Amino acid sequence: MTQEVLSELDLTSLLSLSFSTSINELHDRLSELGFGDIRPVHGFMFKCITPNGSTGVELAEYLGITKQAVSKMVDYLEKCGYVIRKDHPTDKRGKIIVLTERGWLVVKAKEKILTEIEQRWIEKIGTQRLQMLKEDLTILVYEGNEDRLPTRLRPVW
Amino acid sequence: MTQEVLSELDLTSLLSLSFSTSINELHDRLSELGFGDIRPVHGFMFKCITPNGSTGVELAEYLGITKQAVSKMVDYLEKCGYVIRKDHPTDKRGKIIVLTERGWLVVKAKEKILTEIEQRWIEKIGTQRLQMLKEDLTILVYEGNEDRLPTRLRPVW
DNA sequence: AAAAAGTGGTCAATCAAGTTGACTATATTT
DNA sequence: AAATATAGTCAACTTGATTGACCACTTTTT
Repeated sequence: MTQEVLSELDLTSLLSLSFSTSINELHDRLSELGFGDIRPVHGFMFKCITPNGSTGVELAEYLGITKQAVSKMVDYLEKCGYVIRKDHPTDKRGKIIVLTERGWLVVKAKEKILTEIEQRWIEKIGTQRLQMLKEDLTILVYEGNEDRLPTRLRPVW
Repeated sequence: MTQEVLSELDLTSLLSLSFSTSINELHDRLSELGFGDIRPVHGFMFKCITPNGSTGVELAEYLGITKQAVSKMVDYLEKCGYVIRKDHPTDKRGKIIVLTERGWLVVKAKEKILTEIEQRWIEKIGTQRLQMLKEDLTILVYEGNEDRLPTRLRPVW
């Protein structure tokens, strides 16, 4: 696929390809660091867990999946050593899911890699253009979801 | 989720959200037109099928999935009336998958809706900024995949 | 020309990640 | 105190992918 082909793409396809380009690079590099058992959805989960932990229901709402699915994902992440369930301080029914030390390692690694990717993009298109890109995407996401917040505004792919 | 929250997001999350914003709107509107049985992946499939049809192996390569998975998807789309399998003109092992009349209807509808979405975005950020956005994304996709084309450059989400 | 290796497509079994429904324990409302 | 709602888990099922086996046909090798 050449640049000519790419430039004929509609914006939606371009967004899809640029997202997968960047998420693929992120997870390739996490794999090299020994975090090969982390999948993209876990990144969004960690976003909701940090910095103070999160309940299962909150995660389900944030990710747009059922609490049962969250429960399975937490089983997996707990088995892999990234999170643990703690008793909720005030609600005896609830648990709060918090990062372990290893969990924090992967979050820090993720941030570092994303910053590096963004830095490389700045080298390609310049600080100003990257700033504009981010502003414009923010506007598009905001305007495109205006009337149906918050249920439809989730990281889904 | 407010615009403030959005503006704190890293570029990767922003790309994810803007892609899902636009793909969600596309499929909501296709549903309203009676094409509720079409899912996002089918759009990328149609891209490869048009205009001259495509073999299963080509589709599998393009989409980055196995030929068995393609075969099942084609079963589904054939059942729904969007495509048909024809004998390959020169290779008696092969089939070519082509769009039916209904298949063309959905492709045309998709293009119309994507153009309208893009038009609305022009109203928000202007022709110039949209043009820059597309150019920049094209550069990012191209540069980000330079050394591993074509296997990693696929519409995946 | 015959034999060997490769390719396009499908069938079957399995896996992964989600779903719905049922249930327990605890909280909240009436 | 009783009724209702909520947080989390277990089990069964669905969906969309996978791997492996296979047939029919094509291409390459000998």
